[in-house]
Amino acid sequence: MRVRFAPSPTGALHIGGARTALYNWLVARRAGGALVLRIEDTDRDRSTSENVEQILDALRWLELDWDQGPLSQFERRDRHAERISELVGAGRAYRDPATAADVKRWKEQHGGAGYRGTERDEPGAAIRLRVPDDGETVVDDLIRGPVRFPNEHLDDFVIARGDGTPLYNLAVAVDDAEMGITEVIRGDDHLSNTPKQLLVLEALGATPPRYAHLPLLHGPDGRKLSKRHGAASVQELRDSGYIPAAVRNYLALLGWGTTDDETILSTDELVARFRIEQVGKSSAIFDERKLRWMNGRYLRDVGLNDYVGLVAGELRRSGHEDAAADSERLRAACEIAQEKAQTLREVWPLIRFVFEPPADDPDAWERVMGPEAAERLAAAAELLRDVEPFDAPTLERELGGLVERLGVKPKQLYQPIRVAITGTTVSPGIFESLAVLGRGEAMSRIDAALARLAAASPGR
RNA sequence: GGCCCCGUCGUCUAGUGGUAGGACCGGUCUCUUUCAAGGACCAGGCACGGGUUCGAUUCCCGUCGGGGCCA
Repeated sequence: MRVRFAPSPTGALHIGGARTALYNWLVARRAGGALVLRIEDTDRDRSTSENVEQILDALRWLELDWDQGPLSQFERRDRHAERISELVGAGRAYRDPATAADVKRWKEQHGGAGYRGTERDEPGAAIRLRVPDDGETVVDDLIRGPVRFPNEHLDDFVIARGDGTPLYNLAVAVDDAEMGITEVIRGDDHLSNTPKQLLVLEALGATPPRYAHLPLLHGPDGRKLSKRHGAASVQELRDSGYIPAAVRNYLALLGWGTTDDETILSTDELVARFRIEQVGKSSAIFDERKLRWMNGRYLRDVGLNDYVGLVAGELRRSGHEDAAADSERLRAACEIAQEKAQTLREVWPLIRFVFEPPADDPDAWERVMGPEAAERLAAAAELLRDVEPFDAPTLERELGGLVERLGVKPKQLYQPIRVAITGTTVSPGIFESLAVLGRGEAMSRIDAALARLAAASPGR
């Protein structure tokens, strides 16, 4: 089995393309076959190396490797030209100078039937494939079953421009044949191109591959997925703080389901269970909320060492190199934040207080730091000065005792401490947070808060 | 305009000739030092109309709706 993944290099790898890549990969890996990566474009102008590099980046990030490629279709132009002249020589294709307007006029006169031209070897004449008048071309799709296209509706389509440039349907068919591709898995938007490729293959005398056309992906508004819908490309997914394993799991389940009701499936499990024939026929909507949930599940599951690595990578990407390099504190910070973040991007706001002074959040201060807060904070400060050791279990025990002695609700003591040391009302657990800061830093932040409170109400 | 594809909770899906299960989201409760996470429970769906059949979500046709390709 030889599977090919053939993206068009017109930009970043979008999510639909990523899913197609994943399905190709799963099929190849499951069968132990080869995965060929081919860059599909006959026009060099569109195929910039920058675009290709973006696609390769995305595939590497997703950890979808390939066995051969990337091969550029453009580089194979000589082969395409050769096969075109063979087809013309054999009478399977012919030169026809008809313009688009000519074809339109012809079709109007023939009641919507497929265009049939007449051979006229003039300079600049395009080359068209001869399509049979009768019968039908059947795409035996692995997902949809047989899809029938009556030949009478198919045009004698152009396979090469007047200047000899091969066109897409010709180039793809030639490449598939010459590379011995056996499975073609691609988006639904190619379904109506398939009979043309089949016709070329037949004229070439080649055995066609098996085809599977995946339903397209849409945005939450039901329209074609685009940048308007937030993260629409693999790059954006990475920048939003998603991790590859979660993305693979989510994408695999977007358009395909299993008989058992498992949702969290490792990549090995996906390989073991995936059947292209089971992929759904209807288009799916990309809903980032479920991806967020799933990403959170994966994030909570990874070991601390790996988690620290992931967070460090995210911090470097988002311009917090100093924090990323401070490995000891980063590790401690990650330990207390891991349970709370659904994406890597959400980690920094939670652990920022470990690396930087308390945030300035007037709302938080307003809500929590009343006059009673000052008394409780002062009591806490006194206690904290001598607690030994300054670790989470001890702090929990001692502060718990203080809560009882003061006769207040836990949060009436803990929230002021939280605002004092982090500046915000939302943070990781208070005992862990204190322990990570250490006695010295925690005390100086609390003292600073007390001073600020005293300044705000001089009467007391 | 021509050709083609698709239609199960809001979303992703499982499933069957005897009216539907899971996940996300939402709601309630619980846990709780904040926010999350966790646990429990609830709500919510077979697009519509005809057939075939004892019986259709399931099979067939049509309508409507969504989408794609070409022009």
